Amino acid sequence: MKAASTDMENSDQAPRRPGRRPEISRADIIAAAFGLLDGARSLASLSLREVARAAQIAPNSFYRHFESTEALALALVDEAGESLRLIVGAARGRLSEGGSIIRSSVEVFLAQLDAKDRRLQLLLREGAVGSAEVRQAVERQLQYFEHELQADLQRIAKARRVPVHEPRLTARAVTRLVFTMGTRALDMPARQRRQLAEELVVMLRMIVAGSQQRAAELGEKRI
Amino acid sequence: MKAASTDMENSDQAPRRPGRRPEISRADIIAAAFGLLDGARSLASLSLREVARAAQIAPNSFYRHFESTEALALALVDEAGESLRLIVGAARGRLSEGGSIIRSSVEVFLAQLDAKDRRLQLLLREGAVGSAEVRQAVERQLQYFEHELQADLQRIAKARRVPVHEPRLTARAVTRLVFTMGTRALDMPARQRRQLAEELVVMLRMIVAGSQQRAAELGEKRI
DNA sequence: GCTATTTATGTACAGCTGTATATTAACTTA
DNA sequence: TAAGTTAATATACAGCTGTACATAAATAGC
Repeated sequence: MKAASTDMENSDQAPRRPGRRPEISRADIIAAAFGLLDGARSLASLSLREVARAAQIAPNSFYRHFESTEALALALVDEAGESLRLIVGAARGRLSEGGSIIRSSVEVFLAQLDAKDRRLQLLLREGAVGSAEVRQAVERQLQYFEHELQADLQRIAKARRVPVHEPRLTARAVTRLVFTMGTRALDMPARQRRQLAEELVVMLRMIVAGSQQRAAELGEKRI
Repeated sequence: MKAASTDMENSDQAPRRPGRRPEISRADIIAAAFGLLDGARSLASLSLREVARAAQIAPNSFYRHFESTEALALALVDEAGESLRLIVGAARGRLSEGGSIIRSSVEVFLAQLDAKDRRLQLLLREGAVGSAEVRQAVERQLQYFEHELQADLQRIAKARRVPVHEPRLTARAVTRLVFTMGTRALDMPARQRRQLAEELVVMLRMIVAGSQQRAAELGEKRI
């Protein structure tokens, strides 16, 4: 259980150690694993041998890079988080060009799904299944999304001089709804997806409207 | 693929057919399968042999009752739907004794979770994983919950002479949020669950408030 | 050159899986 | 009783699984 010192695979400054140099990297195995995850396959169903086969590795070699398939699963979830950061960035971009934060977020999210980004699909799926550790890892990634959304909501509210009730819970409700409905979208043809996107926008607007309305009711001072 | 004619196992009117009488029923196998589904195990991970072992059956005997493990999975989802009908009934009971529909629903839902009802847990999980057919079956069960909630929302709105915006989508947003947050609750100790319940109530109130507020904005006539 | 070190492979084994085939057990009807 | 019918079992096989153990290949430093 020593700390991984081979994070960068071709780093210049890496003090080359003796011994045969690796022919494959953790990243290669991760990529191979993603290739196996079609539509509705759970991480838990990935067998060590199957991944090794896909990565063109002898089964035993797998252990050089991961302690177990569980460790691989966690790495995959982390990698999948990258997809979220992409979405947040893209949504911010659209937002600055004008338009509502809700519509931007939904559109970028579903566009990423349409791009058949398996990393996003993985996050959508593994929140409910898999070991407790995997679920916690997914949870952490979702919270990142949640926090960013909360920050944006508050920034906009401040700019428009409008109150927000429980911004944390508002952001959470929006996030969770986007993710659940996104899961449903996975099974749909493009046409139904567009309809779902419209419905989702309506639902999210209700949440935001409710948040503002309750803030007004409770006499929260505008920020 | 003949229609199952052994639905009732000890029916009086059943025209006894020749042949050895069954020592085990579909229901027994379903019960055994539920016994195997602990915390975070997916239906897909159940092996035919494992179920047969739990039901004290020879592996081959399984086929007498189910065409495949997929068929068993679908039967389990249907059985799990019963748990939902229980919740709807109980929530209606509490509602008639006074109190808000939102709080009643959340409390009953989480109480059922606390009762460690594996049927409910199964529904929460299998919506995201498993074959397309299983996901569709889960979807049908969720829609039942959604429809009932929509009917209640509209009934209450009418009684209180308050408008509702897009009742179908309102009910859907509430339902999905309850289910996602319920999934999260599975991992929590009792204390955190109670907090989550409170947060969930706040979120749902925002949805309902937003629904009414937008209805007012759009000038929908009160029903 | 030699040695130590690291990576990757080859072989092997026990345990699990789904299911094909044949057989036994229990029952109704004639 | 004998025949027909249904349910359950026993045996067997090929294929998959994780991993223990031993070995080969490639590199760095001496």
